[in-house]
Amino acid sequence: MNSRLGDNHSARSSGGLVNFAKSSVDSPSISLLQSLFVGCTQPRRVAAMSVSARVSQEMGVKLGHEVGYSIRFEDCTSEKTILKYMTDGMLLREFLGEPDLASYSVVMVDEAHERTLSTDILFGLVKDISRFRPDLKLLISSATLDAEKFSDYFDSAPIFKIPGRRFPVEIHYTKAPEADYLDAAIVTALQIHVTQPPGDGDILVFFTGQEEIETAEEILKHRTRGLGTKIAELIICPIYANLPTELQAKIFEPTPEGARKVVLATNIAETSLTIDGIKYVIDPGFCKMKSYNPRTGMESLLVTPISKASANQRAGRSGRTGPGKCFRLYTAYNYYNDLDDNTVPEIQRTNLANVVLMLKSLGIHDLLNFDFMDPPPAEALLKALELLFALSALNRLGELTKVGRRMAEFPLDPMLSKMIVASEKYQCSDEIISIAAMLSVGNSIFYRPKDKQVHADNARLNFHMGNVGDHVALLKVYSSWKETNFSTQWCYENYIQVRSMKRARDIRDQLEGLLERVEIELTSNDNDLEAVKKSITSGFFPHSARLQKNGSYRTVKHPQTVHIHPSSGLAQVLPRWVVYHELVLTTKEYMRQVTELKPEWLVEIAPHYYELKDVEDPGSKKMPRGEGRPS
DNA sequence: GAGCACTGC
Repeated sequence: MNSRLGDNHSARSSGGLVNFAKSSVDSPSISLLQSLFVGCTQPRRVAAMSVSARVSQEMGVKLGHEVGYSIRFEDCTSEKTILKYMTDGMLLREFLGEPDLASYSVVMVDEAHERTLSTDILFGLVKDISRFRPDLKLLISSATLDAEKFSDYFDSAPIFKIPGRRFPVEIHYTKAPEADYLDAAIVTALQIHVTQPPGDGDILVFFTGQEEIETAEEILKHRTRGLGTKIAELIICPIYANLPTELQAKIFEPTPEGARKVVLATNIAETSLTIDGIKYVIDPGFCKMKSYNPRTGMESLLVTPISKASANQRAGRSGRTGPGKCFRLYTAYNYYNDLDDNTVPEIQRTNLANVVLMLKSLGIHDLLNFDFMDPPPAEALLKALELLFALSALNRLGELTKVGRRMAEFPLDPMLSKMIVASEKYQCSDEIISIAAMLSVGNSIFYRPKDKQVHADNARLNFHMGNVGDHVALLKVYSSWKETNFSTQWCYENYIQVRSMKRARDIRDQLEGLLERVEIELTSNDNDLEAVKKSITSGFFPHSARLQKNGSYRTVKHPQTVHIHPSSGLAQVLPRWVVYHELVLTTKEYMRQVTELKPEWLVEIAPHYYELKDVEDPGSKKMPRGEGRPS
C-alpha cells in the first residue's frame, strides 16, 4: 500500500490523537477502563488505513490488535482492539445494528470540516444519542476556522486548538481577472519553470476535469518542444481518478536531477492524495461540483468557483515539505468578495433517498425537524419520502414496511435495493445482484482512450448484441469476465477498466452475503431476460419514458423531455418504452443506462403508481375496442 | 453521436 496516500493527514493530526490514546492505554488504571472503546472516523478508506498504521506503529503494537481499522470489504480489528479507525460511512452502517452505539465509549469524527454526507448524518445521530448517553465522549476535529459553529451545534462544547505543522505559503494574485484560465495556467507554469532553478521544486496545477487536463497536456508538450534544449526537462504528469492505475503511478516517481515535474490534477490532489516535492501551486479557482435538482430529479456536474476554504487547502499543498508559493489566477478582490467561505455541504446538493431510508430504519420519523447542522432543502427530503413510498418501503403513515427493512440492509440507492428485493419473485437474484453491482460502480466501466475510440466502441458493441439493453449488457460484461476467471488481460482486450471490475466483484460478493441476511435465495434464471427486466422495472418504474415522434422521450410520471445517451446500446434502436437508471444534465437531458420495457409491466408491477391511461397509446383511446390489454 | 469533480456503505 502506498503510504504517501493520505499521509498528510497523519502528519497533521495524529500527534494529539496518539497522546490521547496512549495515556489511556499505558495508564495503570487500565483495568477500570476495560470498557474503553474508541472509534475514530475518516472520510476516506486510505486515511483510515494509513492513520491506524501510523498510530499502531507509534504505540508499538501490531496493527489489528489494540489499534485497528474497519473499512468496507476489510475489517482489521480483533477482540483486543480499543482504538478503531474507520470510514464515516462504516460507522453509519454500524448505527443500524447498534442504534445507541453502546459498545463505544468515545467517538471521534475527524476531518469534520470536509462535511461529507456521512459526517453530516453522524453529527445528528451522535448528538442525539449523547442526550441519553452522558458517558459517551464526543470529539469533533476540524481544520476549519469557524470552530464556533461546530461548538454551538454541539451544545457549546469546549474548543481545543491544536496547532498544525506547516511551512509558510506566499500567495500571489493576478492583477486583473483572467479570461482564459487554462492558457493563463500554462503560461504561469512555464514562467515558473523557466525562471526558477530546476530542482528547487515541482509544480501542481488544479484543473476541473479530464478533458481540461488532456488539453493542457497537449499545449504544454507543444510549447516546451518549441523551446528545445534551451530549458530544463519538464515532465508532465496528468492525474485524475479515472486514469488507469498504472498511469497514475507516474506522479509518485521521483523527479530526476535537473528536471521538473508539473502535475496536472483534478480536485483529487486537494484532499485525497499528497504528492511530495511540490513547491508551486497554480490555482485557477474552479472545480466541478455535483448539484441535484429535487424537482426534476436531475443531477448535473457544473464548473463552479471554489470556496475560500478550498482555495486555502489548495495553497497548502505547496507548503508541505518547505516554504511554498501559490499563484491564484484570480484577483485578491475576487478572493475576498466573491468566493464563499465554505463549500456548500454535500447534504444540501444531493439525492437523499438513501439517507431517508437509513434514518427511517433508525426510527427517526420527523425528518423535516431532524437536527441537521445545515438542513437539506425540505423539497429534497419530501422527494425522497415520496420515492420511498412509491417503492413500498414506507407506508402511508411514513413508517418503514417489511420491504423497506429489507431494502435498508443493502448499501445501495433504494431503487437498486428494491430491484434486488423484487428479484426474489422473479427468481433471478443471481443476475440482478451482478447488475446492481455494475450499476453502483458508476459509469467508469468502459475505457475509451482518445486514440483508440473506434476500437473501444467496437468492443463495447459486442455486449449489446441483440439490443438487450444496457442493464443486460452490463450483466454480460460481468459474466464474461467471470468466465475468464477474472482475467486482467481480458479487461484490456475489451477496453474495460480493471479497477472498476474488481470493485464490482467486491460489491457483488457483499450483496450475495446480504441476500442471506434478508433471506432471499440466490437463484439464476438463465435464459429468461424478461424476468431480469421485470425485476429492474420493479425498482426503477418511477424512471420510465416513452418515445416521442421526434426521437426524443417523455418521462411518464413527471413529464419532461429527455434523450437516450449516445453511449447507450439503444441510442439507435429507440424502443417505444424504456426504463432508465439515471438522468444527467450535460449538453442535453440524458437517460443513462436504458432498457426496453413493455408498458403493461408498469401497471402490473406498480398499480399504485400507474394507471392504464398513463401507458395507453394516445391513438388507442379513439379506437372503439381499446380494451383487452393483458393485466 | 457524447464527455465522466471526488468520496463512501
